[in-house]
Amino acid sequence: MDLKPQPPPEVGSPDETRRQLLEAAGAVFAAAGFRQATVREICRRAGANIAAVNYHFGDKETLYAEVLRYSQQQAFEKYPLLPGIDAATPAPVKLHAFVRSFLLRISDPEPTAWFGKMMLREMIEPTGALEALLEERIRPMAAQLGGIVAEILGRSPDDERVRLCSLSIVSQCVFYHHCRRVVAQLFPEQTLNASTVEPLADHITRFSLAAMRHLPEPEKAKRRSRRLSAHRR
Amino acid sequence: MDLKPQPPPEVGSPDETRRQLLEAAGAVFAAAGFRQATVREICRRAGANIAAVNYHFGDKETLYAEVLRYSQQQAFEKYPLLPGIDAATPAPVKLHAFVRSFLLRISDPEPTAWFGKMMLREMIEPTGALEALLEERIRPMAAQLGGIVAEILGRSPDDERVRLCSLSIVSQCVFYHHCRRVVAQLFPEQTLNASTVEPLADHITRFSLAAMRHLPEPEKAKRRSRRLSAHRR
DNA sequence: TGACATGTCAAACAAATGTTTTAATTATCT
DNA sequence: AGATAATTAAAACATTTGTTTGACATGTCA
Repeated sequence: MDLKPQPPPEVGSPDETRRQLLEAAGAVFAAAGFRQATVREICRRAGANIAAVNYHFGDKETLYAEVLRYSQQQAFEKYPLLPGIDAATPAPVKLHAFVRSFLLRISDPEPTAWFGKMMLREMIEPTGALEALLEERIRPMAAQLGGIVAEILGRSPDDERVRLCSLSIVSQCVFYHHCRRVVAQLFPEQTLNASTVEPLADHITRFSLAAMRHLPEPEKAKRRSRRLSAHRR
Repeated sequence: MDLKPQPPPEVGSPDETRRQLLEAAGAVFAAAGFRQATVREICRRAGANIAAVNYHFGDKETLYAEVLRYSQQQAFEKYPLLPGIDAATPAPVKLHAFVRSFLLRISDPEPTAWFGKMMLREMIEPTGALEALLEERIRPMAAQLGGIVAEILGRSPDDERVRLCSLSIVSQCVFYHHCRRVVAQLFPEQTLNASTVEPLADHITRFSLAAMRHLPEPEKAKRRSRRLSAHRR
């Protein structure tokens, strides 16, 4: 008897069922979320027995964590943060590439879009699998965007306005994903899909560039109050 | 015997349990969503028997629909679309009031914020109760904002750029709500709460005003392609 | 071939949950 | 007070769902 009972046989065995479970689970978790997804449905789609999940992954939660990691790798492999961009590229072009890649990543058909959908679920119903991925993927992403914005604003990446502008940019990207249903009913033309990705990326980039280039200096609270506020109670 | 058995006694009876259920359900549905919320938990919080929901509302789904409507009324009663603003007010001030009221509406403590939380859930797991509210509340809201944006851009409210800019503005507002957890971990200072509402409203308004005032004319696809894109495959 | 680990399967278990039922209780009206 | 309707309460029902169990099959290696 060998001494590594934990990791399922590394090369020898088929491992086919395990892979099928991972794929099926990706689709089901992305579509239904952790709690509403059922082990039975996952096994059915994988053509496996109901006991397969517990045998291969221990429990539903472990399977979920592995699917999240797997789908994240897939998504960023297909759509890197800055595809085909080098350091010398002008910041506005970098920004456009960032926004475009972001939109493609979350609007792609099935396997690639799993990560975006699971992230969206995690925002509302965190399972604990989020924290690790945040530091591993989202923090570097924020740093990347922060660098671009800092270059455009001519300020330090630590500057608060750099953070605020970065968030304003990301917010426009995730919006078409998070609020897809509302946009689809109110303004069907602006729904995010394969044929609207490019114009939407263009708009978001232009809008944000114009904003950052002409953003007024932050004013003192009192003056701001007089200029923008009508009635502040 | 009178002829209206349907509506529970209009004035006579206590009606206290029903109200308690509505309040408790608001908290539970907002926190857990429709499916994960349990009738038992709602009844427990309301100090009522497990059969109370079915007796007073028929079933869980009807209770949910009533809670959604109730919370929506509460939220917009406390924070109207444009509080204390008349038609003659300059558009930038209107915009600031709109953004500020929006942020307050979704960041308010418990009873008022229920609607925002339930809306967020509806985006991901629609129960069918959303459509009605969309036409009733969200469509007029979009029209209101569209009017302000059209005024700033000097264009028709039907213009596509008016729609896109409106969405860019709303997206920044909902972002701090939808992605609260991520923002809290990455940039704790920018988390939406009572003390950050005002500076966030100021930033979003300034950012969007600068963008709209200096938005370049949309370019032909070819020229745009040359100016912003690096590698388009 | 025979022993052993690995994987699969059908069935069952245990817990959670929306709903129903039936009886008891309370309020309302004559 | 007494009759009638409205409300509450406890228990049970039916379904769903994650997990476990024990039998069976399959492959590997001596």
